[in-house]
Amino acid sequence: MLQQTRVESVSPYFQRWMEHFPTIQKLADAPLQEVLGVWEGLGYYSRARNLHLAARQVMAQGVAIPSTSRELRRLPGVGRYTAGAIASIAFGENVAALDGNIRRVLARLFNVDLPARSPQGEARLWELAEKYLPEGAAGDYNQALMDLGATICTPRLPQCAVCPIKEFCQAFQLGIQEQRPVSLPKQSIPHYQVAAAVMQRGGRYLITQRLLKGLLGGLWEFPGGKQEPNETLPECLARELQEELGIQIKVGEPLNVYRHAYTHFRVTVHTFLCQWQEGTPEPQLIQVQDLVWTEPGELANYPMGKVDRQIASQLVLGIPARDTEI
DNA sequence: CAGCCGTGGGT
DNA sequence: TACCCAAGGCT
Repeated sequence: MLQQTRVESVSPYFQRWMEHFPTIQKLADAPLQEVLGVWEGLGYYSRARNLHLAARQVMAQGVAIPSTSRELRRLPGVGRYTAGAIASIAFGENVAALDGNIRRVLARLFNVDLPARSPQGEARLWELAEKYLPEGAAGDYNQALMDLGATICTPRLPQCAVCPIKEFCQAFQLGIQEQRPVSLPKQSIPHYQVAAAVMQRGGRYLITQRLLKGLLGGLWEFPGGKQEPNETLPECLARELQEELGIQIKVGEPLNVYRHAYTHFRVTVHTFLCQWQEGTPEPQLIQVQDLVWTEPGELANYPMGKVDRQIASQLVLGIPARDTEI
């Protein structure tokens, strides 16, 4: 949960997670749907799918959590950092754990001028993270550097005046602490116009499950997709539902518009009230994992990303129920 | 290996 | 408002 996510964000999710899945066995036995539901809102949903798989792998292999960094790394979702953190903190192994905080602390302490996220920069920082590991106290050392980075050696406005190791900090001595770590040149992110269908049929609404890989994998959504050049939003919606579900629809009145920023792009989502055309083929699983016509009161049972949860919540509050007369 | 993969809070 | 980036891993 803590991968790329702050402790303050994780904390309530962790509490709830441990109530739902108090043992590895319970997690391994749970359906993916429930796992994603408890994870909903935390983002990077492959972490939930991988943790679920890891629990099943542990139960299949002998019921015990691996206790060495080498064995931990064989679990899906556990890379060099996570394996090092667990092995050093929980099992006392003398191994490094380079996270965003330690990366920043070491880049300043040793004035690393290679971009921290470049392959060369990563290699240098891992080397530094291993070089001063105190035998028998690697866990405390790793945690101390993480906490220093989280509280004092912050990305902006680091509190160098109260830093316990400022006399050893090369960047501070040179007065360039805010220019370390060096970051890679940023790339501009695209902005897409997206259309999503609120398909109404006899008091129920159509939601579809995304394929298990990729963005929001395994989560449910109101079907639709990105607008293409020289295409209106209603045309986009009709095309997308034909492609994904093989259905012909009537696009009705526009509903709400939502804006959202993902890691690598932004979207403006335009929702439309839609109808399935009587007498035409039923929805099929063409480019979706699954589909269901659900009542508004049951939407909460289907894990969704933020935008689709907002759309669903709006439905629960109520939109005009006039499907049978159109 | 460079590009993907969410969301929230801080500035 | 817009941008940064966080207890990274996978393909």
